[in-house]
Amino acid sequence: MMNIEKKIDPKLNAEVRKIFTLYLEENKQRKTPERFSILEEIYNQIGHFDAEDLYLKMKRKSYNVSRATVYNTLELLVNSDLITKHQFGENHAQYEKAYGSRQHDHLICINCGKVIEFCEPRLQQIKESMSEIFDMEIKRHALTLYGTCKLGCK
Amino acid sequence: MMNIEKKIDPKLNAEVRKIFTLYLEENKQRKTPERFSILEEIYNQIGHFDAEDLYLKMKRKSYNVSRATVYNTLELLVNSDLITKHQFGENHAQYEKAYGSRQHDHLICINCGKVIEFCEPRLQQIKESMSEIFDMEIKRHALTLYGTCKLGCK
DNA sequence: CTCGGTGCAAAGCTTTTGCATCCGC
DNA sequence: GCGGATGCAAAAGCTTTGCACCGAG
Repeated sequence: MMNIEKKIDPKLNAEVRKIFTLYLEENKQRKTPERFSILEEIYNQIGHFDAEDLYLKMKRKSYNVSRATVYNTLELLVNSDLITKHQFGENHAQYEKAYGSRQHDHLICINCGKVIEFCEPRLQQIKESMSEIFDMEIKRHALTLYGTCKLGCK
Repeated sequence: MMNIEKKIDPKLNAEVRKIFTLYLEENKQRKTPERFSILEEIYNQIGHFDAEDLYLKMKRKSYNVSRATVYNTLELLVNSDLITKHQFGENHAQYEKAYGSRQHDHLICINCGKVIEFCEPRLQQIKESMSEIFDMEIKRHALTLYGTCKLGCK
């Protein structure tokens, strides 16, 4: 079985660590070791994950963090724009790294669950139009397309 | 307090009833009175709602349906394209009528929770591009913009 | 008459909370 | 040392399931 873990990238790790540190300081939050282990764990894996995935992975590596801390830290990371949170129509949230990857959206296969990421510059224009029409400042968006692989996908 | 219930529209009711009937027949499902009362209840109200809203509303009107039936019927209605299901970043699903309203997307205020609906023809082009690029048949999409009312909203 | 649908309550799952302890500042 | 953060387990909230009964076909 293929190893889907990315090699640890020390430069990226240092960068996100710095961003998180600044965020915590600006928001008068403590820089606990648990928070940084969670951040590191996230940035050394690829793809989407959920809170339970992450909790179990930390447990397996004997990090001894609790679910409460995982959820708390995920929220901090969302607020510091280091990860994004998705609700792809399931009852539980999925997350993914946000730093160092381009803004993108998702195309999901209804049959096999495959998630494809794509970039779509035209969305920017749509956001600008809506901002103007409704006099709102658009902070972010989520576009998900649902479809089926034409040649089957199982 | 303003009455937000729409007047019952017999023509619309008859149309959706017919669509649902056809769907049930095609899928060899029984045409139970509970399923039709739920459909009617949904089409005689406006705006977004969740399963619990609907369950309580039915109870209040002494329809004597169970949560299980509400959830079961909501799924059938989603599959028959009579309602759409949304996960606006919360942990519980919201639904809305789909028949007789134009395809639209949502703009949500992060502060006050206000939901604005908008139509955006340019999305169609995006869907066509992605369909071509990834060789997938796009069945549906969900676009949600998150922002803040520029003049405040409380 | 059959067997799928229903009501009810209990179970399941993700997420949140309460509380005693711990540790960053 | 103070007060926020943590771990643990219990609770909460939405949704699904098990089971006996009912009723659509």
